[in-house]
Amino acid sequence: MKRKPTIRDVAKKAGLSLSTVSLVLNKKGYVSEPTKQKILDIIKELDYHPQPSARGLASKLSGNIGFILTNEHFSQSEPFYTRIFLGTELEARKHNYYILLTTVGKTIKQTDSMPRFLFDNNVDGIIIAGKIGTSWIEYIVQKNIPLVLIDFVAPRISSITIDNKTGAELIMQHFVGGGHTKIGFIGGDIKHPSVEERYAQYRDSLLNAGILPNKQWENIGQANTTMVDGYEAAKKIFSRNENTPTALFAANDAMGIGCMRYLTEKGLKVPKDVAIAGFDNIEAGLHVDPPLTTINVHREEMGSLAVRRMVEMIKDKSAIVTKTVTPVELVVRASCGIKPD
Amino acid sequence: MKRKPTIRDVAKKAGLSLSTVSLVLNKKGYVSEPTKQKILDIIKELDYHPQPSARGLASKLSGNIGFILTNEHFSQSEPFYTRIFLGTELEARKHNYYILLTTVGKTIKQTDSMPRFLFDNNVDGIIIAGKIGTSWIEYIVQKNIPLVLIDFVAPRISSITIDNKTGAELIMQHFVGGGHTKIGFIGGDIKHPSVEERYAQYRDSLLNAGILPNKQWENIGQANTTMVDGYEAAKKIFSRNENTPTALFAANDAMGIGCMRYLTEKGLKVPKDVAIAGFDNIEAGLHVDPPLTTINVHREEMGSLAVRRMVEMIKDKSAIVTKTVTPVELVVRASCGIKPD
DNA sequence: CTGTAATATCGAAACGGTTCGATATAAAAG
DNA sequence: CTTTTATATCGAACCGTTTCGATATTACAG
Repeated sequence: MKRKPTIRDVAKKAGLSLSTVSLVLNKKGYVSEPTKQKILDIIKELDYHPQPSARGLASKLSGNIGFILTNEHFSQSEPFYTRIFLGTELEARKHNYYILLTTVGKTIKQTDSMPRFLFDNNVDGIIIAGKIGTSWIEYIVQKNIPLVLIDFVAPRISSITIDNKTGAELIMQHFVGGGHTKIGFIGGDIKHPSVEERYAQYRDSLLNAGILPNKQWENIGQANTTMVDGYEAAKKIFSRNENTPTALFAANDAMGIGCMRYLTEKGLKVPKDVAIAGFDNIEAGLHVDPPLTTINVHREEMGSLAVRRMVEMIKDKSAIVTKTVTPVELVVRASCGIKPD
Repeated sequence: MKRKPTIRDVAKKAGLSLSTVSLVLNKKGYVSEPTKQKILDIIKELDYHPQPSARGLASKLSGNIGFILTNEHFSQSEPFYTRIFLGTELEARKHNYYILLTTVGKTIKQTDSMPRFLFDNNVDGIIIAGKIGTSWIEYIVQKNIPLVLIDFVAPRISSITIDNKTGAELIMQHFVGGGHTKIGFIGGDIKHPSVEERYAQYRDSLLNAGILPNKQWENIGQANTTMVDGYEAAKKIFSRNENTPTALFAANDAMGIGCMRYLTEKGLKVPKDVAIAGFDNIEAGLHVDPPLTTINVHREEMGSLAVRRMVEMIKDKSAIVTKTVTPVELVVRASCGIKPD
């Protein structure tokens, strides 16, 4: 059985030195066009692939990017964050990086087993998706590892976020344009920046439409944002009040679906009695009855943007902090009973 | 800023040679107890962590395990397979391995970008979860990379599977014990070994109970096993027949929930008019109304078993092929309207 | 005692790349 | 025509481990 070809085999076959081959491999320094082509041909012919560990040892880079998700997010918001992960993975392939996906608790605890790549020095950068305790962020920053956040922000850290303001505005315009004035908000964890922004815009839009917000129709107390939380929130709003809203803006689709479930059980018709809109455009929203009006979020793209940014930061350690906001679109479906303008 | 300590630093501080430290690190060869303890102490004191790439280069092992999912499984059956992944990740940490998660198309296509670890030689073994084209399996076997399958089987390949036979039997006993004789089966992709086994046992159990299977109540045509497929399957069975079943055994929870959705829409009551049971015990089954009776599958454990097996195979290349079957339990909830015996 | 086996430690050679400084040639500038 | 600068290639050191064979010591059987 033949052993794997090494860079030496390539160099020998090309009648050139190791260093020249290495330069071609890394697109560095000066190599004449014909030489480069010759080397490339031989690489293909021998089916040569540089060995990551040898590379890592010599270059002091691992070729890995760590991807951290909290336990909660991993289990609760699977459809949302796994999509983001998928985006990072695909993009990472293009740049010849590997993604090391791992989950952690919300905050650092000595007792937990930490992602090993943190002290193994086995990642060149870390991407964190979703809300996470600042202890983690501080820990990583202090270790001097490049960091990019997705759907979360922190001072002086590059991030990829969603244009929540526009998204919430689109939903509210849709509701108001459809004649609704009694609009409630189902929030969940208001301390999550994304939820916070959606909520802020909800109130802004109400005021802009000349409508006074009604605290009774807002639910921003829950700690989480799952379907069950949505169910419970709708229950609170509809069981405690005489005067109930005719439209509900849920901070994400999971909660929107939860609301719908509660209302249907209670015998109310969606959208006839109550219109519902969500946020995120997860698959499940398509399969409920009626299908859920929502805001499309470019999850894969967020992942790939994060990787691109990360690759830049790895190459240029002094790279500036950037805050990238990704666009959203209104997706009108039957759950609001309103035709698009 | 201090640079990371190396094995040399440890050796120097201990007044010993590199090799001795290395032996301790790898629990190999002979090292006296006091020496070992001394080295261990110094390692802790210096917070020394061996560098994976140096290790990989010298040992010709990468310290990585590849985890492959097909695109379809990744997006369709998230809650099921991400749990398995989680199990592998946690177990891998214990054994000092990293998991490289990646997705691929069902069959190998030259045009697709392949998981890079395959030709980079950057994994010591590969775990595949779910049904996948044999082209992938052949490719990996021919590359001589240790392979473990989860929830799928192939000749001469170690696998971790579910005790589908017992699971299906439990469901059927539950139905029959509750007085049902008109029991339908919602299958989806019958070519998936797990679905096939559940279906086979469904028929067996019927016969054992002296009931003649009714082809009209079986749906095993669909290509997939999503909620939508369940919905469509129920529709076929209930719209085409006069004589309809009083109980439905869905090959997984997603389809079971889909069935429930259809029946509810049609105005039938679950479990009063039709009892429904699923398989897998996914989260969502808890949150539908009524909650879904199902079979619990130990997903995390399947993942960790696969990793343990893989680690053994990596250490002992001549390890035997093993087929591990994991147990299941009946989880009785309201969707069948039957009290547990 | 002597010879062999088990235990303990070490030195040095890999492992397969990257990178820095040196050297050689060609092109551009003074 | 010399001097500088850009281009092209190379040799050798180095990255941080593992591992093999050598050596030294101790234990034990004959």
